[in-house]
Amino acid sequence: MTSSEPTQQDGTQPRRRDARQNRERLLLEARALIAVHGVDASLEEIARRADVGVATLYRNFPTRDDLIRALHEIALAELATVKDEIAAAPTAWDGIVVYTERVAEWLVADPALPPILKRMETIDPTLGKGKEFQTVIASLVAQAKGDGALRPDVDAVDLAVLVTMVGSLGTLGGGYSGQWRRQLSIVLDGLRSKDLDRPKLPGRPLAARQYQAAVHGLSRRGKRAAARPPGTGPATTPGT
Amino acid sequence: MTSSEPTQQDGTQPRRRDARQNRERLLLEARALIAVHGVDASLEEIARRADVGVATLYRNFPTRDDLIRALHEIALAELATVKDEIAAAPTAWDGIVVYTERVAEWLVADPALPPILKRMETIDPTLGKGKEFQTVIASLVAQAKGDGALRPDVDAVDLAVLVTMVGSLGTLGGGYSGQWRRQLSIVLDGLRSKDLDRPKLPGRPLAARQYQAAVHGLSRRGKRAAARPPGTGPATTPGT
DNA sequence: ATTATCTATAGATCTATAGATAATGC
DNA sequence: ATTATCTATAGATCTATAGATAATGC
Repeated sequence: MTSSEPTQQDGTQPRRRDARQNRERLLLEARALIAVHGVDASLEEIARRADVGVATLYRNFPTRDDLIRALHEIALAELATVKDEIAAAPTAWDGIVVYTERVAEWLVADPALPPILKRMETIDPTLGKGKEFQTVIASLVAQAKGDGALRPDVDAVDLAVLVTMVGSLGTLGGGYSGQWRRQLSIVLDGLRSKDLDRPKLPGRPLAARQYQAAVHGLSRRGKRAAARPPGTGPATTPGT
Repeated sequence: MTSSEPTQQDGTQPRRRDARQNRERLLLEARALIAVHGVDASLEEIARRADVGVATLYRNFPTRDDLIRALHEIALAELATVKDEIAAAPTAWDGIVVYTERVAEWLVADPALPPILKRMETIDPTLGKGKEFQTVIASLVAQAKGDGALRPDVDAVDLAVLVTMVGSLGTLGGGYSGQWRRQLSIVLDGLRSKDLDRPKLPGRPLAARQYQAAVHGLSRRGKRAAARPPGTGPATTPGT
């Protein structure tokens, strides 16, 4: 910090090719490690896994929160297309289905998201969590009720909570990759007006053996063989 | 480790009064800190909060996993009565309702549980996760289907997954204390045979303002004013 | 007398930065 | 010439234990 400070203009894309690659790798490994250890994951280890000195990490993300923010931004971008898909849905109910499916899928696909989103709320509460999104869903809900497709005693907020719930399945083992659709389908049936027909549940229930296997260790492995201490996150419930 | 080793016989109740109290406080603070930071929570800080030297923690729990195990045991004990309550239910469907409600309540009440349960799976996979529980639920499911109360295309495992899902709401903010019952109720409606009547949803939906408030900071405070870095855990979803 | 606690400390790991060195873009 | 990387390092915090000191139970 002597005098002039070129750095990145807005905190994105560095000018040099190798620098961009390093940044990518840092973000990638950060996501992976946060998925396991939560937002407190060691910055040093993230750098180590990205094959980069710590200082490089700090140059790209002066603060841990800057890193989180960057990850958040990337994740949100992935969600951008959903609005259009909702708009393209033939009925309001279909819009709700698309909304819940896409968002749940998004959450399940990246187990780092729950910790990241949680942290973002305290970093930047003004974010409004997609305020435009909010109004879209609200009108969708109203319309779907009018159509007699959605039960009248629920709310746009209920939908958000339910989706978050389903999305939390991503933090479980590997064998659930397909299961969340089943669970979401059941939830949707709970939301549907009771006189409407239910579609067939997608997938099939896990056999008890598969469940045991899925829940316990046999999940997908990361690309490194290093001993990764088992992580932070949701869990499974007795009675299973 | 010189020669004779009295210590605790089975790893529980120490003989001395102050020692028992210290152990209690350690377990209490461990639970609180794990709820925020996950299983990786600092042992030193747990000891500090319990107003106890680190060595005392290590005496009680030589290994981090010993601590986790102890917390798990305590939590499981709290769940013991559920089996009886299920048995006391007039119908199989009621049994299912009791099962899901009690277990979800148990999970929601203690946000440290998800990390702890997850860790337990890798510590001691032989635990079987309540194998007797499993058979109870399985027969309940069969019976409820026979009664025409439960939809035929679901499974005991589906129930377990759904309950875990609902239970994950506990890791959200403070304003959800009551909300989970609503969400569970919707899930149960999704499970009910479609020609049966739905009960009224419990509680009321959160107004958007309350939602914002609940989701963001205004949760209950711990008893210490110290800066607790915001934690590890589920999160909320855009579109809200 | 026994049981448990506390202080002190070694070694590892972490955050954060300064300063010397290397790689790209123009 | 500019931009970015790496190594080295200071100071904090963490895990784990040894050894001296204090509190209970019988």
